[in-house]
Amino acid sequence: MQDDPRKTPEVFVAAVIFQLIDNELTVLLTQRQRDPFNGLWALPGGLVPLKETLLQATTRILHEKTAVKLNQLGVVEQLYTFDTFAGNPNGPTVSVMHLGLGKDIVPKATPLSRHSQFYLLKDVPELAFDHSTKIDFALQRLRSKLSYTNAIFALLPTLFTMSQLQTAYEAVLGKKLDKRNFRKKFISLGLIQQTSEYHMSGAHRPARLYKFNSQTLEYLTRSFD
Amino acid sequence: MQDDPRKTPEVFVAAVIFQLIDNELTVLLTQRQRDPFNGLWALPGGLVPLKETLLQATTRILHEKTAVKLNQLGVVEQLYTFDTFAGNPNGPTVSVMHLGLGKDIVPKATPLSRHSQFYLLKDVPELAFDHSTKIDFALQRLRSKLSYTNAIFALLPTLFTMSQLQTAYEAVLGKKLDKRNFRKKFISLGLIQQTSEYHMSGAHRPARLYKFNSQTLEYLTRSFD
DNA sequence: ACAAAAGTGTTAAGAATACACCCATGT
DNA sequence: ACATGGGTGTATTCTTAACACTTTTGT
Repeated sequence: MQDDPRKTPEVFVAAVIFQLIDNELTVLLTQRQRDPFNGLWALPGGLVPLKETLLQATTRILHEKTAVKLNQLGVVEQLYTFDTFAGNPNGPTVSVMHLGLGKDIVPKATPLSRHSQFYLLKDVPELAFDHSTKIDFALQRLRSKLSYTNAIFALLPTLFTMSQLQTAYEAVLGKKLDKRNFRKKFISLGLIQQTSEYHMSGAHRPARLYKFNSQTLEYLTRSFD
Repeated sequence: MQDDPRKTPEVFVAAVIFQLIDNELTVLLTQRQRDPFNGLWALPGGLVPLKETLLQATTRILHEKTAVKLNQLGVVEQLYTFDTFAGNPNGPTVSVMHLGLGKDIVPKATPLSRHSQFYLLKDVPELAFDHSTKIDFALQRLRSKLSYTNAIFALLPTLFTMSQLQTAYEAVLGKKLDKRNFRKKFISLGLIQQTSEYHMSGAHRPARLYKFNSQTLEYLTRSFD
């Protein structure tokens, strides 16, 4: 570490991956297997080698540490580039973070990580570096993203009920919404369409299933919320 | 360049600095003094050394190349981190770009640049790398920023008329706005206040001067445009 | 008196909010 | 028959959009 041949800071990537589990927002964490912070939980990330782009490195490292494939996510976007991890003894670093949204993701332990799993936001344990701050930052971004894009599609199944949609919004925004107004407004945005199918679940009226017109990120003209 | 001791891509910074000149939006460019693209115009930027943060490096390099001080700008924010400059023969690089807004900025030639000057957006010459794309990207960001913050303050003098304010919006958004609706709406946002002063200029009624309540970035609850 | 930009108000359409009851099903 | 979540409409307020004439000054 002395006699460092580098001329420029080391470049890291990391990712904040969200998904819904039981209508609650969760974030993907992995348990570190090396110092610094050996044994602590952290966002999946690592050093970018010379021959990869940022997105390639993020994809590879995410897979190596959590067995999650970046391209199975519905939305991936660059979040922010942070300076020096607090507490990193190896001098300055630059960390390019991405934000990802997905569903039905099952992380696994890998040779490079002890465990990987999604944690409810409210149950996130003590994290390495200042990754808690980064998760908050990502959540803020996600919240604003929901207001001017259809990004919520990435968190929902292909067919979903209005209640699921509303609950997803509530989970991300962290507040309750009015059922009638929500439906009226969301339908008027023209992002979704009815299907002829129904979801039967339990002792109550079956719920109509809807689907998004587009499974890629679209920008709204009128903003939501 | 062969036998490269680096393990991770080189980190560059660059900045897209906008200001208004004669009610038109302009961008700060500098003429390159080295290969690649020796002699072509480009956004001011350079390599980040080991001992500086991204913002420190941006500040220093901007000053070295254009004599502009980053901290004399009203708004500075990270724009995006781009992979590899197209055409850079030195292998992969990462370029962290910032967006800056200012007024009354006078760039100068320096030992590290032939010239530096603000160009009207429509007169931007052929640029090194793909810096044209980056300017477009920055302009998009600026446009959306105007809709949910008071960022326009950074482009205007401390005291300004409603016409100046509206013209500034029009210059950035690239479209005409209705005078009465603009004033009504902007005043209702509560960002500015009247002063008791007037701006006299030419053969017409003097214009009342206004000022911003805050000279730092504020986020609106209601969005503009 | 004229030219030039500053300043001002109303109406109509659309969007947001608040709010309570009936419906279809399983047990 | 009851418990459960699904589904629906109206009235009020606020916001947006369209639109034209008078005011004040300098020459």
